[in-house]
Amino acid sequence: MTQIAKAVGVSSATVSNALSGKGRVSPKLVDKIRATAAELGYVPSNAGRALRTGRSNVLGLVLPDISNPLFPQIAQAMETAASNAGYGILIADSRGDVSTQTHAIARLIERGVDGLIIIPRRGTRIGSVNCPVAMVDTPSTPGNTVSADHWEGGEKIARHLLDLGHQNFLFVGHDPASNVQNDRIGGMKSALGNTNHHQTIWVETLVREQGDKTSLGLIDHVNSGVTAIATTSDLHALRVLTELQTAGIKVPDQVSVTGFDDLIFSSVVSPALTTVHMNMTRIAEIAIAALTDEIEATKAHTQKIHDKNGTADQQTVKADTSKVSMELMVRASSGPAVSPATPNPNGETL
Amino acid sequence: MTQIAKAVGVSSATVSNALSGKGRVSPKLVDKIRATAAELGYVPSNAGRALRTGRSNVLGLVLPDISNPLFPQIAQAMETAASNAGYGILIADSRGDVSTQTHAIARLIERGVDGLIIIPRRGTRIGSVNCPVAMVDTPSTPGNTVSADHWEGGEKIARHLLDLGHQNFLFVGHDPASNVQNDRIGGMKSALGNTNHHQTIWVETLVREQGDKTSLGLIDHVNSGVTAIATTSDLHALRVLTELQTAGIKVPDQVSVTGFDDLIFSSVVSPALTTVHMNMTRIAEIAIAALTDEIEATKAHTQKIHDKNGTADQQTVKADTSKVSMELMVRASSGPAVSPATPNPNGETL
DNA sequence: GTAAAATGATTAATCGTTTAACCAGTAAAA
DNA sequence: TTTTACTGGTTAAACGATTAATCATTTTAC
Repeated sequence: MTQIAKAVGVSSATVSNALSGKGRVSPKLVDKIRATAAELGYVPSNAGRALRTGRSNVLGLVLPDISNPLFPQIAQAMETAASNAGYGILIADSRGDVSTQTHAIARLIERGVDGLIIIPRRGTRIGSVNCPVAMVDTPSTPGNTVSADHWEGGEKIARHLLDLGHQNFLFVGHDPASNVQNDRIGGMKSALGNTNHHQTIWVETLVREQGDKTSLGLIDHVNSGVTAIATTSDLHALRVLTELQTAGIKVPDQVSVTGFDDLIFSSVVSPALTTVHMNMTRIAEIAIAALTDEIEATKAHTQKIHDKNGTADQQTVKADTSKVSMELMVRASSGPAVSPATPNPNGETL
Repeated sequence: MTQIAKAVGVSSATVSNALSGKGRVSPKLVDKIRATAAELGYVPSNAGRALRTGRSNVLGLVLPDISNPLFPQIAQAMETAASNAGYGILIADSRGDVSTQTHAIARLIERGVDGLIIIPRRGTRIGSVNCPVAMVDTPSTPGNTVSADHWEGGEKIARHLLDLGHQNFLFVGHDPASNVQNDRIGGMKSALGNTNHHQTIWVETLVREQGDKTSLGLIDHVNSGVTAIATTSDLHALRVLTELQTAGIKVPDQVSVTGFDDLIFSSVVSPALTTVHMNMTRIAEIAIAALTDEIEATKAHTQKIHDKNGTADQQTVKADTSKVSMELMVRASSGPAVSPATPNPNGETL
């Protein structure tokens, strides 16, 4: 910037004003400065700016479980939204461990992030941090900034199966401690009403008790009359689908299978999975907007107070819209229910 | 830091020296400074440090296709390795588009990253950038810093199938323009020798010609004697597996199916996929080490020269080890070959 | 006993940007 | 003509850390 100033013959303050458009600089001079800046290949120093303004224009993205297959979608959406708002995304992985997560957050803070986006898992408590935090979990979680309306997603998929004539359901979830999973299953149950039969199994519980390679015991359930298996994740839907297919049970002819999240593989398997799609792009935009708004506000506030200890009680950022509708993706894995009276046409008895 | 200096009654330079351990400070004073630093909750300002030292301690991770299902593994491994080396990871997504990628790289540079890790896709050319670049692609790519030994992975999986008695192979790749895919298939072919029959189909070509939902036409291949279908990705293996199962072809009884990458779902489908696992942790460690070494070297070099234009010819960073062995994961989707003489027991003729 | 060397700390400059405060002109208003 | 207001710019002080240069002391060496 000093170089530009020297080249044009003005002070560096004028260059700054010209480039930022803040002060009063004559139009001709602005053009001249812009031109020489481009000519000299000027790249603003983020460090200098960050030092002066106290803001790094970087947000931290904290994922308790980075191996989550939904992560690519999340990261992509967040990166795009942040980039559009002039922010970069610094990632932190806490591998599901709480202490590692605390550590990861601390590292991000030390790096000077202006805000945090946290995708919590289970009952993660966010320790008090002195920067704005957007939390993306599920609408029923206290402090949730924005997320997909998992409950509504559950309702949609259950109604779809009801419309197909199903009356006997099996829900497959991963982990009863997850807010998201509970909302999804809650939504499904609420759509079912009292007249339909349903049970729930949790994969993690089975795996913990019977090992990684455990069968989900789906054949018994099918033989006992279940015609629709609704899972809380495409990953489980895939497990269910292949387990059924291996057992010779036809999907969707004998049993319908549904997933959640519309993961990358959902549309390429046979039969393609009926699932619920999450508008991650919109969720990311809302989260980032809420965060940047708060950052701006904090800045203005700090200018007057100039004492950060006074604002330590802030929890998570609020957004205008806190839930984003999910979209039902009807594909080949769901079909009309076979009459419960009809015995299993395959005669498979295990 | 000034506060600490004032509190202890020394100059801020002494505080800096005490905390960094660089200058000469008496042990007692070091202890005292450390104590007051902790007491005051001192967090070093990255901006200040970055401004003075010219290094941000942040690396950029560029992924041309962030929706790649391998991304979680990559991101996690890179983040951990970088974190251990004292660096943060700023992500950039270029959504497969070349111009977007150039833009993304420029953004990272502007943010002041000290180095770049680039996972290229297809024949991506890295434009000259004035910071160290580590490229993770495949050993046969010029400029590759480190990657999995995809060729060897192909050999391993082909030998595994050969050991099971297979003689008629179908290779399923995504895209003939990918270096990684070509190496994988190249390795498989080289292990086969001349006595075994093989063909290759490319999914992207089929999708482009016949639409997204196209069948891979596997049944024809199976009927014509193929007993082993080896894919270059678990995603394709999954597609193959479910397409076969839907058609009533038993895996692995009639046909063996193998994948690549050991993606998250590979072990939970039925039958679990035989695949090749990539030691991403090690790859990340090597890449980050090569990058940080170069950063250190550049720093030392710059101190003397102090003219960055002179070092513009550097391409990508070199590592001691440029390929990391892949591990064969034998699971349930591969089994002994049925005799090619035996007609298809299912009698399925399409 | 004096020169040389090591010790432990300080000074002050520097990185690049922003911004409040100030100033010299010129134009409009009284 | 004097006062007021605006215009287009400059000055200089931050922001927080690092580090070369310097300076008293004290220790060691010959």
